[in-house]
Amino acid sequence: MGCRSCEKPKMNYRKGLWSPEEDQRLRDYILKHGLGCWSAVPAKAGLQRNGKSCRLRWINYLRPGLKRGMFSQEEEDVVINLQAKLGNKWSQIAMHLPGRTDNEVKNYWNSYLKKRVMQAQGGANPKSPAELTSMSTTDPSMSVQRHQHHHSSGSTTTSHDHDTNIKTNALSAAVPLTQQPFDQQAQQQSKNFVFSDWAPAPESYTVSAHWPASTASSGNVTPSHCGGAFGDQMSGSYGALPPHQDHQSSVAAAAAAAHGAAAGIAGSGYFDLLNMGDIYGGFSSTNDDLLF
DNA sequence: AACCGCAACAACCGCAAAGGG
DNA sequence: TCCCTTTGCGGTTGTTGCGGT
Repeated sequence: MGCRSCEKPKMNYRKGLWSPEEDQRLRDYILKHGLGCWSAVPAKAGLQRNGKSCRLRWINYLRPGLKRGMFSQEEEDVVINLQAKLGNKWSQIAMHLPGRTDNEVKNYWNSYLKKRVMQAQGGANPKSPAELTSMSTTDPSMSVQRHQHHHSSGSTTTSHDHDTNIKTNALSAAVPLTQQPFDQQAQQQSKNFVFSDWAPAPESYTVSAHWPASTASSGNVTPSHCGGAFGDQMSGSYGALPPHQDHQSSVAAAAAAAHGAAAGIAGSGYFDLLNMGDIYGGFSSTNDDLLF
């Protein structure tokens, strides 16, 4: 695991929020060279950050395949159930939530779900996870009160979006996502599956418990030199962009299209993360000499 | 209009595990 | 086997924006 060839110049690392320029540098570097030794990334990408910070930024914000925006009812239920079952094993919980990072799950739990669960348990009869789940999908008051301030900063959804989500979530609670009518799915997914601003938003995204075990969690984007290809972490089925994708999806697609380095990510309207993996795998297999 | 409190999210910190020399 | 470095994870803190007063 050690990477002694990575020179580590002593420097005062920048802290705090990332600027768009820094994001761009990191994104460009990883698109060009693939994932490698994080400690070497800042110097090579021209960033005054430490490797750890770069890694976090990539995993939690820049990595393709990330969902942004509201947690769906299903996701919420998964978090509640798994938290009850596993405890605060956020990385493991995140594995069951495609496109969510452990940090996101953790934040969501700490800022919202925990209170709700405690509130529920504070009642006469502490509720089992199953009861909590059922409560979460059936109690309108619980849904309506949630997230009155949600996504106040740097986020892609608004309280209006949230209202929409509440409505669609009520529907999705009754009908499995995959069985919903196309329009309904598209509407819901176009709200919930908002990718990073540079990656296209998929329309058809397989939500299942079979997301690769090494996928959703932050840490599992294995550096190529450690035997894994980036694409291994990014599987899932994607279809054409919806005919009525929301503004954000359009922007995302446009951004991706503008981002030629993403080599075929956009343009066709299809986005297959396995192919994405091929892309990254290709980077790693051919550019290891650049990494080290 | 200014201030304050709260909520949500981003990012940092510290520790432990993993792996190479 | 030990040491050192990197990575991964979870807890915590910092920042930002909104709503209420």
